[in-house]
Amino acid sequence: MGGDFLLRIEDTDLDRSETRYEKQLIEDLRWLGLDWDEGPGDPATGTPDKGAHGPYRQSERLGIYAELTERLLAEGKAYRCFCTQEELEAERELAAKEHGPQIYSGRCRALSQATIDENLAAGKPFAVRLKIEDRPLRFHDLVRGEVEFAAETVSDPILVRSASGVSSGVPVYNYVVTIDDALMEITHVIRGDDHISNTPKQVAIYEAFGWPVPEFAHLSTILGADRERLSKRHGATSISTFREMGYLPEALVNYLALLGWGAEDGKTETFTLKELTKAFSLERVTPSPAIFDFDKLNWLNRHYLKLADPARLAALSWGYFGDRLPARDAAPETVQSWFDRMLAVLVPYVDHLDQLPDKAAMIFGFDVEVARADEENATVLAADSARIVLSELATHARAHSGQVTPEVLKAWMNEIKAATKIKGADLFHPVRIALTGSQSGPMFDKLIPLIEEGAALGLGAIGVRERIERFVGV
RNA sequence: GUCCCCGUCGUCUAGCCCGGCCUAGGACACCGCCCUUUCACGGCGAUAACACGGGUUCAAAUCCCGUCGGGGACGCCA
Repeated sequence: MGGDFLLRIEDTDLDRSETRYEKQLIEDLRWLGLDWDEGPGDPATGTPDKGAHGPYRQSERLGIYAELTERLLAEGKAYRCFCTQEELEAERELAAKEHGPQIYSGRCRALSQATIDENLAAGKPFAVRLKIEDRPLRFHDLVRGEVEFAAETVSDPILVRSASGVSSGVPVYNYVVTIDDALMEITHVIRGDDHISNTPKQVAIYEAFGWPVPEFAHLSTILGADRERLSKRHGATSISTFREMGYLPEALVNYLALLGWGAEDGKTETFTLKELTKAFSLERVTPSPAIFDFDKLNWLNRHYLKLADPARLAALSWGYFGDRLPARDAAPETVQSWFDRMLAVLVPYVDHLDQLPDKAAMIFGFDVEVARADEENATVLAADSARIVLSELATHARAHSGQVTPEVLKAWMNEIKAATKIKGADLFHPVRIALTGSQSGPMFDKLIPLIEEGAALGLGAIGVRERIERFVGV
């Protein structure tokens, strides 16, 4: 797909819009690698808008909306509605009782000029509504085909909120997006399918102004594992949460593209952003809702973790260790290089980067009590063979001085095997638990040097011999 | 309640528009085997789906109708 990408800030809700939301949104888009061709500038730094369709904040476009509303009113395509909240509420209740459609009756449509003037003079607050013409409202949807709503099922939409006095209030979202989409020459309106029922109203607005109706594409909802709409309960809901968890943006983008879309060959699943912009097509988007699957996201993230540049991973990962490590730019070169090698060993064991400190506990942060408390470890340790293996191990460790290399450990284990006839998992598991506190993990010849080096660097890591001593209790 | 959208393996999907090539393809997860003196990674393999009922047709996952199920909208929120 090609085209221009304009960023517009929709901040017509006075109460809900705050600059920090705008900042967050922009930060999220940047992180995902989505860059726009046109968009708002930053008043704080004096950066001007970029593009010829500005301003890009709806709060800065109020004058445009007001002018267009006057035009609609003058042409009789919109009207003032003096109904109060209570009156509208009563209408709705009545409709519900009679099993009819819950739409506005349109009773202010036919107010006489005299009544209108009277109300205006009395300072009665009014909203502006669009007059829905009595003909079917149709639009073309790239993912669903032709969609049609009968006029009698569509309520006269509020365009501008009421306000007391002469000045009209703030226009509503459905109205201003339509205006902005038209004025900004948006050709494709792509959004969630919860907007489908807003669309006929927007089509009516395009028609009232005599503007061409754009293409629509309504994407299906993303559901949680319980088939409910994705929400806080399901874990991560905001882009920044995924970032904080240590997901790579390319993994998220790739996964999201796969939710509701399949490549033309029906097989390819991994795409870079660049490949996606070429391969993606709205026509191939599926209309049915999709359930968000963390397993598959994790698989993709592991895939991109393997491909990622080590220096980039180091920069991304360092922060997860908090005060267990010195600040990265203050850390000695020896520590940085040790960290890099540790990452190379550990990253294949995680789904996302925030799991790293937990995995790194086997290298630094070793704790005998925690290791013993683990239920599965305790089961392994309870076996007679495990006791024998550990006591033999301790004997070797006591007799040894200096650093323990993988070769030394290997020799010990071979001797234990020969002396006790204990082998395989029965031999390996107790040793691994005593050394790392875990039954699984990288090969010893990768792990041991990292442990010994970590201990030598004074990062709170305990060396191999001391681990054995503490564990067996000399 | 009214209107709208949706319904292929547990999950994401290919196929559906242009019926036969579909004894329904791929991926994730699960399970098994191999590799590993452990576990994971990796490699190999297996299980697993056209919501249901009618109709059209020589032939239907594909076209038509109905039923059921799920979701959304019904706001002077976005």
